[in-house]
Amino acid sequence: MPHTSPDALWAAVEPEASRRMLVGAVDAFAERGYHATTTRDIAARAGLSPAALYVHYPSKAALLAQISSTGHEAALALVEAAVARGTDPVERLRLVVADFVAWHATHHRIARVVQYELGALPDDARAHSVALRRRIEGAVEATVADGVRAEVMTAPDPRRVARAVLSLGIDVARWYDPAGRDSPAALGALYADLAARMVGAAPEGGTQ
Amino acid sequence: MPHTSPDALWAAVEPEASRRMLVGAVDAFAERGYHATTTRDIAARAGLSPAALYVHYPSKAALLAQISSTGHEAALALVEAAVARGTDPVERLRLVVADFVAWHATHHRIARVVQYELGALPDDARAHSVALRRRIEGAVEATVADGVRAEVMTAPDPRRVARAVLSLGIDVARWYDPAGRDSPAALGALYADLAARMVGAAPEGGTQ
DNA sequence: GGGCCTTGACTAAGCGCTTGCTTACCTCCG
DNA sequence: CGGAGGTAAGCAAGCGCTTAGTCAAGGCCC
Repeated sequence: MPHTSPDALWAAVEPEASRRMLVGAVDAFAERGYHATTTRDIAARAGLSPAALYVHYPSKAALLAQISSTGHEAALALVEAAVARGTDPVERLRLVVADFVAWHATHHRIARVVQYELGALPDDARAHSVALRRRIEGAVEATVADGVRAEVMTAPDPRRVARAVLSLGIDVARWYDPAGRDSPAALGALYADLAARMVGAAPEGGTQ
Repeated sequence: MPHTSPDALWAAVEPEASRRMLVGAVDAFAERGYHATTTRDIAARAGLSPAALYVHYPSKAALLAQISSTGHEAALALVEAAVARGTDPVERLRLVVADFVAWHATHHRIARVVQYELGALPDDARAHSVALRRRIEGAVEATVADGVRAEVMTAPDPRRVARAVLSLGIDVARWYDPAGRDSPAALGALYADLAARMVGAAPEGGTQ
C-alpha cells in the first residue's frame, strides 16, 4: 500500500473533474498551505473556471476535509495492516515504521496537508481526524508496550517513545523531495532500523 | 540558553511597542499560521491600532522575517554551543539533542514559525534562514561522522541519520503543549537517550 | 522662561484589490 | 426535455497598506 502512485488515493472519485479538483487542491495546499491557496488556483489546476469548484464541493473547507479524512484513514489502515502482518512486537514495529515512513515519502504532498493543516479544518472534521490520529498513536504505543512486556524491547515510557517514533515518519512529509536521492522504500528500511534501535531491539538489517 | 523564558529572545527589542508587536506576531503565526493571521490581529494583540504596525515594520512579511531570522540564529547558536561543550562525539550528540529538543519545547511557538513558515518568507529572507539551517544540519552530521570515525557510533549514513535525529526535535514544535506533562528538560533528556541509541552508542542515563 | 519647531509614536479613515462564494444562464447528452 | 456539468459576471467582506493628521516630549534661540 505505501508504494502506490501518489494519486491512487483518489482513483475512485467520480466524476473525473471532481477528482482533478482534489488532486489540484492537494498540490496547492501542500505547496503553499491552505490559507495561501485560492479557490481560483485550485480550479485553474483542474482546468476549469472558479465557479466549477462549487459544482462539486460546497466549500474550500470541504475539499480540505475530504483530503484530511481520506489521508488519515489511509495512514491508519496502513498502520493496522502492518501491525497485523508482524508476528512479534519487534517485527511489528519495524513493519509499521517502514510502511509509515515510505507512505509519508511517496505521498508527501497528501501527508503535508494531513500533518500540517489540521488547524485549518472545521471543528467537526478536525475531531474526526484527531480521533484517527489517536488510533495511530495507540497502535504504535501498544506495540512498544507489548515489546517491553515480552522483554524484547526497553523503553522508559512507551507512550512518549511511540510519539518519538511517529515523529520520525511525520517529519519526512516536511522535508521529503522526490528529486532527492532517497527512495521511499530505502528511507523506510533505514528508519525501521533506527526505530528498532530506539527501543533497544537487536539489529536485523544492521544499520552498520 | 534553552531554558529561558519564551519571550527572552525579544528582550533587547526597543521600543516596547515594537517588542509587543513581535510577541503578538509570534503567537498569532504559531496559532493560525502566517497567511491566516491579519495585520489587524497582530496590532490588536499589541494593544494598538492596525496602522501602528507600519510605524515599526515595513510590512507583515518583515515581521515574519525578523522572527525567522532571530529564531534560526538562536537555534544555531545553541547547537554550536552544545557541540563546543562536549568532549567526545557521543557526549556532544547528547548535549546537542537535549538542548535542541528542550529549546523546541520551551520556545514551541517561535519554533513553530521557524520550522513551518519558511515557505512564507520573501526570497532573500528565506535564503538567509536556509543557510543557517544547513549549518545546524552540518554540525550534527559532523558529530555523527566523528563518532563513526572514532568507532564509538555506528551509522550507515551520517547525513541521513543526522537528519532523522533533528526531525525528532523539530517535530516537538508541532505537538508540544505546555499544559501537557512533559517538561522541556525531561523531554530533552529522553530524546538524548533515544538519539544515542539511534547511533548505536551505549546507554548512559539508561532509558531502561 | 516663553515661544517655536522638530521628532517619534500613534490613529481614523479609507483605497484598491483579492477573497470565497452566488446567481443567472448556457450546453449537451440520455 | 430534464438534469448534470459548466461558465461569465459579480457581490459583500476582508485584506495589506497608505494618507493625513494628532499629540506629547524634547531641543533651541533670544
